[in-house]
Amino acid sequence: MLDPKLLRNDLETVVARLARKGVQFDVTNYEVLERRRKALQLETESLQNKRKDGSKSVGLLIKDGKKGQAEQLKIEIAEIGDRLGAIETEFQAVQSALDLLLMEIPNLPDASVPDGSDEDDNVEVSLVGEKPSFQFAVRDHIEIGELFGGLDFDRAAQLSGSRFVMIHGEFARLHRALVQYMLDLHTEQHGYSETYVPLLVDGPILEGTGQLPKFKDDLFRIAPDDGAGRERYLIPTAEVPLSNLVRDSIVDHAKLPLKYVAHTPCFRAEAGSYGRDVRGMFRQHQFDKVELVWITHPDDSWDALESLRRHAEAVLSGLGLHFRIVNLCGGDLGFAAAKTYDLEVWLPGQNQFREISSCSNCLDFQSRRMQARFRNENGKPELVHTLNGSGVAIGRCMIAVIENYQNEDGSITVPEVLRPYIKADRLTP
RNA sequence: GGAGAGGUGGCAGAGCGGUUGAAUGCACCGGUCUUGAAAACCGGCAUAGGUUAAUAGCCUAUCCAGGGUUCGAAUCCCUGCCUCUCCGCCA
Repeated sequence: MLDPKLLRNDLETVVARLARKGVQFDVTNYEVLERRRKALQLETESLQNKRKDGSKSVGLLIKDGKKGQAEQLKIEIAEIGDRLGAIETEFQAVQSALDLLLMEIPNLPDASVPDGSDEDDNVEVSLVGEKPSFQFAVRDHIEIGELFGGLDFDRAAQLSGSRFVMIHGEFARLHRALVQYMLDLHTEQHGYSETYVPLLVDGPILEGTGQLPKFKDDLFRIAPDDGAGRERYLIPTAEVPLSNLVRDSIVDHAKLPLKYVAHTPCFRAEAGSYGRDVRGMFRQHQFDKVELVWITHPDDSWDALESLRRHAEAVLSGLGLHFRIVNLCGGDLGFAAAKTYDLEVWLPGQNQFREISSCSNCLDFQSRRMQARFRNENGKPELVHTLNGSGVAIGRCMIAVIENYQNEDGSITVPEVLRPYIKADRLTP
């Protein structure tokens, strides 16, 4: 959530910066609501003040034995109460309309974010490694999966519908090895604390990180079958439970930054992605991911973003994969992000770079929603900054390994760093 | 699943219808003392919103959340959520 004061004091700037994200802000609607809010709040508070003073006087009159005067005053205050009731109802309605409006405004892009409307306008900031060359016709992960009997989309579809997969044998082992490799890397080399988190969370938790109220359609909602139990949501990313670790709390500044890593399945309804990447396991309703989250002092979040990005890069570099880093343009930026680097890995089967990690600085956008604060040097609570990044998506990483390390006979050379986990240097169909 | 207890400031813990935003202790900040530190003593110390140039003043709200009773609610009533203890069941 943006600082409401920023909208009141500098609406023009907000509008201009939102435009860079491709968002047309409805100024008139906002101004009408804000004006009514102000008027109603002033009146509400002044009536409350009168009632409060009056009630105190009643107490004093009774103490002095002036019963008659007290009764008279009671009647007057009751009238104030009636008026107050009506106005308060209206005030609350306006306030919640304003709150909803505010909750649906995305974060403002940082000045270093390039202009642009979609992914074609993203700016490449670096390129790592080299495009592998093959002396034979490359197979994509689906074909290789068939050779191994490792990826069963048909069976998964029978159980759960499209965009699910069952992974078998060597492939399942590779999948697990990737998880372990990444968790070990981040905990042992990068200083993250490993965390196990709930996969089902309440609505307000998703409001904290920004998936709700605006992106309800992208989530899977779940409730006990008796219809009475409370509904929860499957997490679309571990960012949700990890960032919310600090919600409604005040962290000592000496403890910052907090760095968490978690491996979880992620669940996405992917509304609006119909027709995209329908084949293969690139875009699934359920996929695993190792997620990195930072909670920082506001002064440190930009440095943290660079570190976070390097940690995600290290995963791919360690695997010897070819990838590039792009600075997302305004129009491609997510709801909560002020700036995002995407890591795009080279997929020989698709002959293109595809997103495998997304690292974002959300500044105080999420922490304001979560009321996540730290006690600053002067002893005053202040909002923390939050960052999150994939380190990295397991399914997509598995595709990258399979396709980049394929051999002509269909076998897969196991990257050096995975050998301790797989206990083999080659997987053969 | 059954029975009971409870949710108050950064923490611990009083208060149980009236100038209570809330005693007290701890923690924290400033000062006195000291060569320095500790101890002791003195003082300060909630958050959010509004108004405002103001992180000055003033106003409002907040004692788990939401309703209700009342002139007035941390205190009384109802509902929900959560925590703890005991029993049962269980990976």
